[in-house]
Amino acid sequence: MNNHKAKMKDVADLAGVSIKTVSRVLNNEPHVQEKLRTQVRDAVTKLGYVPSQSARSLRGNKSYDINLICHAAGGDYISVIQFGAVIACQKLGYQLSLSLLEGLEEASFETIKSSFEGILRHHKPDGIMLVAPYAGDEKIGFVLEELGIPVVRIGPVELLNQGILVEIDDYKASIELTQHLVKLGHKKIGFVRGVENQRSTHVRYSGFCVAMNAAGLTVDPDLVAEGEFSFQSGYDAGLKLLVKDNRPTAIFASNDDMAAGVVTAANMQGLNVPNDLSVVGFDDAAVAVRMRPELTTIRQPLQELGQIAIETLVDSLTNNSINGPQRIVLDYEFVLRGTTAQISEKTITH
Amino acid sequence: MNNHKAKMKDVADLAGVSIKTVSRVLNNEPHVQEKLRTQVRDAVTKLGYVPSQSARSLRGNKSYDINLICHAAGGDYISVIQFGAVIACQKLGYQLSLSLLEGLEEASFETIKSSFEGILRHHKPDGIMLVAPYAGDEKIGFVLEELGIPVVRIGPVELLNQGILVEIDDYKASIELTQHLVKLGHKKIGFVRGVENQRSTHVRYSGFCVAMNAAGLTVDPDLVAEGEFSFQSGYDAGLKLLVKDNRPTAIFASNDDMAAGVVTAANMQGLNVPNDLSVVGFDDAAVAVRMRPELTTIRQPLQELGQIAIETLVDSLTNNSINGPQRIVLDYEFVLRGTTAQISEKTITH
DNA sequence: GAAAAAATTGACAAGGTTGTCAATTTTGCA
DNA sequence: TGCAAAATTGACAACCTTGTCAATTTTTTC
Repeated sequence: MNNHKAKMKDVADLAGVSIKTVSRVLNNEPHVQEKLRTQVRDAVTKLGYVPSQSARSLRGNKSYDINLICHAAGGDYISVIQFGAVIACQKLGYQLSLSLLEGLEEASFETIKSSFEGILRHHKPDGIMLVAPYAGDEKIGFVLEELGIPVVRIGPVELLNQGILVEIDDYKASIELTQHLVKLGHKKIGFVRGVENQRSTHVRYSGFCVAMNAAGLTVDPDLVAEGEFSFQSGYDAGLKLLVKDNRPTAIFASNDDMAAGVVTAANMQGLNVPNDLSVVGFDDAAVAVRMRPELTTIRQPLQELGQIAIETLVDSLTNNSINGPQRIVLDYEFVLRGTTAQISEKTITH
Repeated sequence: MNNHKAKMKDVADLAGVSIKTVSRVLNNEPHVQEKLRTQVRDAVTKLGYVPSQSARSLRGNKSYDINLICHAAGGDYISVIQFGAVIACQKLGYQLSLSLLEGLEEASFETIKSSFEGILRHHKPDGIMLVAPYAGDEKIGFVLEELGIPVVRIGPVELLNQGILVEIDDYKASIELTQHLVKLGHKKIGFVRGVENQRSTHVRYSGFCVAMNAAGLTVDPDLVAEGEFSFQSGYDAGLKLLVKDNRPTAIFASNDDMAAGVVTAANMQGLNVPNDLSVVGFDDAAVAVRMRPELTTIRQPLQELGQIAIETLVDSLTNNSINGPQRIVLDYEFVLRGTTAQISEKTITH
């Protein structure tokens, strides 16, 4: 085995063609005889040739790199998306890199812009992937458009003029979750909202309201609590809702962390879940199966979201076909576990 | 503002020197007059010049990229380390990229080697960062040594002949945790072990045993359960330990997920934590503050571990000073929360 | 004060790929 | 059959940086 790394010239010599022809074959360009194509491919295999990314980058002004923007409060949700993204990148010959950007939620356009310029200073990715809480930020969208970097965003966010959006139908899922509780006989259903400036908060809540009304039930404002997607905020909200005289018999928490908080709060109040209180969450996060009973929730196909996001982005990069906005909606899954049950007579008459 | 991106030639022209001199200034090489240095730096600033990574990579055969090897079962633990690593990379002008490698725990040398070659096919990082469960794998260490890639590993693993290791003193921390339980009056202390082929399992257990013996207590084999670092395994282990006639009054779980499982199991058995049972974990993972009461545990400075790991690795890359092995030990923190309490008379006499 | 050593500076090539353009061959069509 | 158009192929430049080496100037040493 040669110990020097094969380059295009070596492949060309072995195949008896010019390096340009090798380049053509490697990039699936037209205008090469089938016979030569085979010769080149054989030579590539024989030499174990791998193109130099540096040289490609330098020549083509591409980095073959997708950058995922992280946020301190990422947690569980992002790591699974990231997982799917890595898989897709690996498959497509791209690289997934990470950047950290904090505190841009309330930042000015200029601040955001210079933050991104700082990030992109050394390594310029071919595309950027945005997840909560940045996916929905309009200003960030504008900045990236101005910087001319293709973007894919994940989550229930506004469809901007540019870029790709991958999500599930949060609205429909919330309706399904609510209908589940209604079908179990619950009439007094509480709701725990999420962070105010995130669109999922509103989409999930409105799905809930619509489903309630459709079932002939009213949403009692007293049974709606604010939260911020954290365990602690769910715990607090649960406590607040459950000490009331007319406490709800079921609670819809806008995500799993808060649902876990609600269940814990219920337990502290001496209530049994699901006998005294049914609880549903949203996401199917790690915590959903780290509690007893396990949580009834909506499974977001996070890994798949990450994977499809990258695939779509890379595709748009390669064929540079899509310029306008594009929206992709994946299926969610209703996961029935132990935190929801038929309402008991005792609870009703209480 | 010029709309074409400034390159070295532009800086050289503006500063009135050759491009080589610009290169020297940028790379802090000697043999340049201070006056010219200043001129060059001014020109760089004025033009907003940023070196092309592609060109540097091509010429210097460096990628300015550190690759973090991920595993499906990463979870919470890794994401915080990753967080610290990104911060450090950003600071040092490096990029943190992600790769996915699964099922290499029991793989052969050849399988491991070809997996890594696949990963490194397109993008060759200047260094690799390894965390559990791969950090401790000797075969992986050998493969990377053979491939000639510098490595930094995180966790309580063997010090190999090569590379950098960053960790906390698991042994000492386990002793401290055990002493805490002993001081609270506990004598019958159970232990939940982790995955067999991970060194932390053994280090933590031996710390526990040593501390028990030092306190004049014996480790009852009946009170030692196997686990695998997951919530479910902790739950199962808890159930197994707590149904016994002579159940322990305290349990040391080798990580937080399992500790949470133990607490949940205790609750299912009608036991109150910490009144009837004290529980300690290890890591200070997200779950530690997502339960009630919150978990007494050892805080690993995960973010700092990731940060220092990168800094040390990059330093060794730059000064290519260190060839032999290097070990760095960071301080942990004992975190007293609500799952541990003085043993109650009732419990003792039980 | 002169030779030797060190410092300073720049011209040029190399690193591996792809775009441009021109040369040659094949195909299509009248 | 003959000419235009299309397909095929390769030579060469360009992408931007850094290493090598040589030319020139300054400093050191005896």
